Amino acid sequence: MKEVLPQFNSTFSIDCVVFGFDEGELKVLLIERNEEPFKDWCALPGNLVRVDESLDQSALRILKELTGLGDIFMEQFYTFGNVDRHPQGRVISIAYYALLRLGGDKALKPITSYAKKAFWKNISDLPKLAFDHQMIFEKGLEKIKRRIKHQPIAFELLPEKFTLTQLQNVYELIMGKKLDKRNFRKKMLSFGVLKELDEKQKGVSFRAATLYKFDRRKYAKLFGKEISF
Amino acid sequence: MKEVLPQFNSTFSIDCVVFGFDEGELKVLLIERNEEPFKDWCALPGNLVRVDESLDQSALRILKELTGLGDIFMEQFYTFGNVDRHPQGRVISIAYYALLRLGGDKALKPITSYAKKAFWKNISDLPKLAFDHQMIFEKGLEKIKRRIKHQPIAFELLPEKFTLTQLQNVYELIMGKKLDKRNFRKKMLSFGVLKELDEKQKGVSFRAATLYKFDRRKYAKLFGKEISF
DNA sequence: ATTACTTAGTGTAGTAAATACACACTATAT
DNA sequence: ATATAGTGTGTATTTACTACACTAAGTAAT
Repeated sequence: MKEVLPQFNSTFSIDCVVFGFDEGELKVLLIERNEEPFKDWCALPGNLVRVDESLDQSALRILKELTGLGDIFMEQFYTFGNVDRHPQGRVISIAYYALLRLGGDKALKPITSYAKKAFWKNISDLPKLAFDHQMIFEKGLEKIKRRIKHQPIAFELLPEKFTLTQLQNVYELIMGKKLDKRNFRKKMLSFGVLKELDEKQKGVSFRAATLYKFDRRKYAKLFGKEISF
Repeated sequence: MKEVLPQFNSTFSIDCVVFGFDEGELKVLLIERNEEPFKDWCALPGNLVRVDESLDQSALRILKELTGLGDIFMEQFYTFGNVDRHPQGRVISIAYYALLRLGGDKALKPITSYAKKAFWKNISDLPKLAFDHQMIFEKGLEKIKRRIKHQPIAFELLPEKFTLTQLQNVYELIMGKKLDKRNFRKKMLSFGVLKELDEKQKGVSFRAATLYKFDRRKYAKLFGKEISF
């Protein structure tokens, strides 16, 4: 980078709407801020983008710092750029959503200075959020609602092996409505992207359900054909 | 704005993929650059965002400067932020697509310094573009392909009064495939968002077609129900 | 007036997909 | 053995999708 463009006193940040599914609930990852502005407020995890990293890299880094996890499914969904969205200057925010397999409680480690702690919160029970993060959250939720209808993102929230009931649960939570069990199974299996395993659910006090896994290979073969819920 | 955040030698720009429909062809608006870098190259219209304008405002301004038109349908669709996408520094680009009613040749007026001229180009016959604009264009086209299936954006490309054949044409061009005339009409009319006018096409040397217009009022009433092509 | 030409406008039958709906089975816990 | 809680299955009905070909209306040329 030889020359530098005129300075506009501007910079940009990434904010992440991180969804997790656990105990039958859809949750979102929040932090409690340790810095002005909005010190002590809850917020979506986010940070400034470094000059030497791409947006995608930056989003991954931010999540890594906060959860210790890599290999997370993330996708950019909108950029928020109202002039007054940040009280200290012109900061636009590129928003990502992420889907996380929760299971066996992976420790959250907010070792970063700007966050006191990180925690999961049920999406139907959110506190007031800093900046315009309420809006960012809503737009993120809307996005995965649309996305889940046509692309197999629900699997990203589940462990590798899951039951059809768990899968249906995820769909119902994201879509915000009940689905018919028989129709759901029929349709889901008809896509041919699930592999039935020779294995049953364990540790339940009732009839154990068959486990399935998502078959990426078969999904890739679908090509243009659309999955559609 | 009191304080200013740490400087990262970064700034941001808007780039627009502007679609127009004319003489049965789908076109995109390009400029010929008059500035380094990429002087004399073709590019998508775009510019830096001013510190006192929102992203949406900025996109509208850029188009206004170039076409003299306001009241244009625009939507942000992706933000491009690879580190090396701009040879002179870290510039991320927030991309918008826009849909324009062409008709009665509205003059393009590239009165801005950075563009020598602006012109329409058929989307199947694009020259090499500056920066990563080829990628931006492709992603924009992909976006409207998806969007047209569920939302009534095709009307934005047509004059207020249009024939069903013209409408079908737009769908075919964007979707990139032929549609059956009878099925198209049946389905389109079944949504109930078109108003048949007491008026016929004029100036054609064959049987004149009935004109229709899009009825926003009826569309608003559809609410959750999805239009789907 | 006749004709040739070009696009507008229409219907149906067959197929596939979506929906609505209820009960028996199985594993565990007591 | 029995109560419990969730698993797993089939069919009939309705609705949407697809494929397909001719007549009607207006214009232009002779």
